Amino acid sequence: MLLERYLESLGSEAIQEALGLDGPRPALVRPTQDPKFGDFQINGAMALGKELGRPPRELAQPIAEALTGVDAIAKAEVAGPGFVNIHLEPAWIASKLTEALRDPARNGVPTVEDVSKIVVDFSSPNIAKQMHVGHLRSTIIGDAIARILSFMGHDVVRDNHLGDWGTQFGLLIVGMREWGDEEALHATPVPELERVYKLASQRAGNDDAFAERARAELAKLQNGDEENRRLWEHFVDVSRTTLNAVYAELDVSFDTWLGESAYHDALPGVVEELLARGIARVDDKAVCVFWDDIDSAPKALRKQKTPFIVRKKDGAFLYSTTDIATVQYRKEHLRADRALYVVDNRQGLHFQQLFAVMKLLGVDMDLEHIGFGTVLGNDGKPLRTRDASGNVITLVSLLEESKQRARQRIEEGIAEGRLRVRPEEIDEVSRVVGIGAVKYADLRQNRLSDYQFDWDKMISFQGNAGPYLQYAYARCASIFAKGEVDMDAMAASATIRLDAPAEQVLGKHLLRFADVVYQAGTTSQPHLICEHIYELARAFNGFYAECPVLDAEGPTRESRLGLTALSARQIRRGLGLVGIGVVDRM
RNA sequence: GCGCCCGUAGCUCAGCUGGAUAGAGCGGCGGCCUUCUAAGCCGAUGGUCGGAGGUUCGAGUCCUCCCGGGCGCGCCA
Repeated sequence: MLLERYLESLGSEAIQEALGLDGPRPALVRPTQDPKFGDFQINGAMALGKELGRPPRELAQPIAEALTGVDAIAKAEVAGPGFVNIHLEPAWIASKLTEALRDPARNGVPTVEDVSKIVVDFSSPNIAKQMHVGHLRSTIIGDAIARILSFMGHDVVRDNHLGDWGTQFGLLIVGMREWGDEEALHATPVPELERVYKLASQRAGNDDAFAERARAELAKLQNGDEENRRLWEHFVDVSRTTLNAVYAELDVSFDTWLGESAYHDALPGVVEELLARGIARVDDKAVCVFWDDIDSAPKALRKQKTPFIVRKKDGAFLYSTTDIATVQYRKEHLRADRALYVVDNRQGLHFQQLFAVMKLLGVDMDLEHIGFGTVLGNDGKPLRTRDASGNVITLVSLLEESKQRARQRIEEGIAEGRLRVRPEEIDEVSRVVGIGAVKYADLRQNRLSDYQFDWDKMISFQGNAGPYLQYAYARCASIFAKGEVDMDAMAASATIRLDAPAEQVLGKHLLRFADVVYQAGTTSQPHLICEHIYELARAFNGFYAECPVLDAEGPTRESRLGLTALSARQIRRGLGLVGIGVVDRM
């Protein structure tokens, strides 16, 4: 259940009733910061103090009294300047947890009342280039958001908007003729394409004739030249094979792969429409939207005077043009209500402009730029794709390194008799732990902040890191294995009670899950789920240290098994919502 | 020049959109493995929230200015 929403409605009713108001007022329910103030506090009385011209404490008193009879609330008392502190009734919490335990499909998380069709546009790498650490964020943040929204019950379309149609293909076609190595293209296609691209773009920089040839080849490709088309298709093909391997490793999938090329035919129409409707005009032979021309344009855009160019003076289209066509497609063909663009913060201006244009075009869709910070190096400057020794930090090599480090730790642990991994499971556990560590290091941070890339931190196995959470899960699973108790059967019948302090702490964390999922989903902030699961794992580890499960007896044993099962499922589900897996033994 | 973002413990970061005595991890210090996995648990230490004003019952959070850093700004994506 959505706890805060429930308490908010209780509080709001209590305020209206207790104070004899004509309508409901927000109760402003917030979790308390310190357990001595109870579990939640109602701040609404202080806000009302001014409106009603009465001392907040005086208003808080009847509110607290109105709440004291409610099942969920053990005690409601006035404190400080006018807080109403709510202590939840442990028996009530326990009954809610028991309900969640009986609900393996949803873990007590309700589905949304109004379902939206939401396109999540994420990852979107350029074809013919290797993915590097910079691509990690969009890919895993977008994946996590898509997972969360789906779980909430929304109709989600995961779209990989590949960069498969830009100027780089002119360079690649010319470059392959000049320096291409058939054998290398067959054996290691993407690195070969990258090598050739680099040569070609360098050459184009100081050889105008060469650059001109590249432009001509691009034009031929875009006009349907058969040979160039075949070459391009080959580039796309080998790139997708390589990309798929990375996505498989990351357990990321897409519903559609509608790259820029998919919208090529729509681009002239986009420009025509913008011109016909007077939104864009020609300037120096290029077609641009000038914000100064448009009274209804956002103030910030008008002030900034940066035009939105949709056709270059040479007649070529840009990604701005493609993006407009893409929104139109999503609206008309996909019937989407929303689109989320999981793209680096640095493209903020582009999206601000794009969204403003779509509004001028009258496209009724909720468009959001889900920005994220830049990946920085240890020097605090944007990370270059090469490390100090000149090697490319590809995503594949990052993931490999992490898996290897995980394996090393596991082997040490086995040798020291600490870990329980069976020899035949080492590969799988290394994979789940290694990949999970990388994902967690990224996802646990607020996506908006810049990201300082640090091998040791990213592949950390201690403290607030991926393995900590997976370890807590393995402990849960291990209890059931050792006690030879079937988790699902136990979950279907156990009744949870909260007696010991550590049980109550754990129980209160478990109760918050649905709220956290909803908050993460509505604000597109996967780190909220990471934070919650971390705190849950801590609470579980505390419980684990304090409360014997298998050695307990009767209803206590059953209840503790129930708490363990619910913890296990919530950790597994929560990690699953951000794309991280678990293992039973580690 | 114009526009966006950031500055919180030695380091890396949270801080639920204005609530009470600002929280974690790492590092350092001190404890805990004859009891379900020590990748764990417990404790102590660590802060003028960049600075100065302001708004109000109440500010890390909102406003103004200043200092310091990052990013984006006409034909790349």
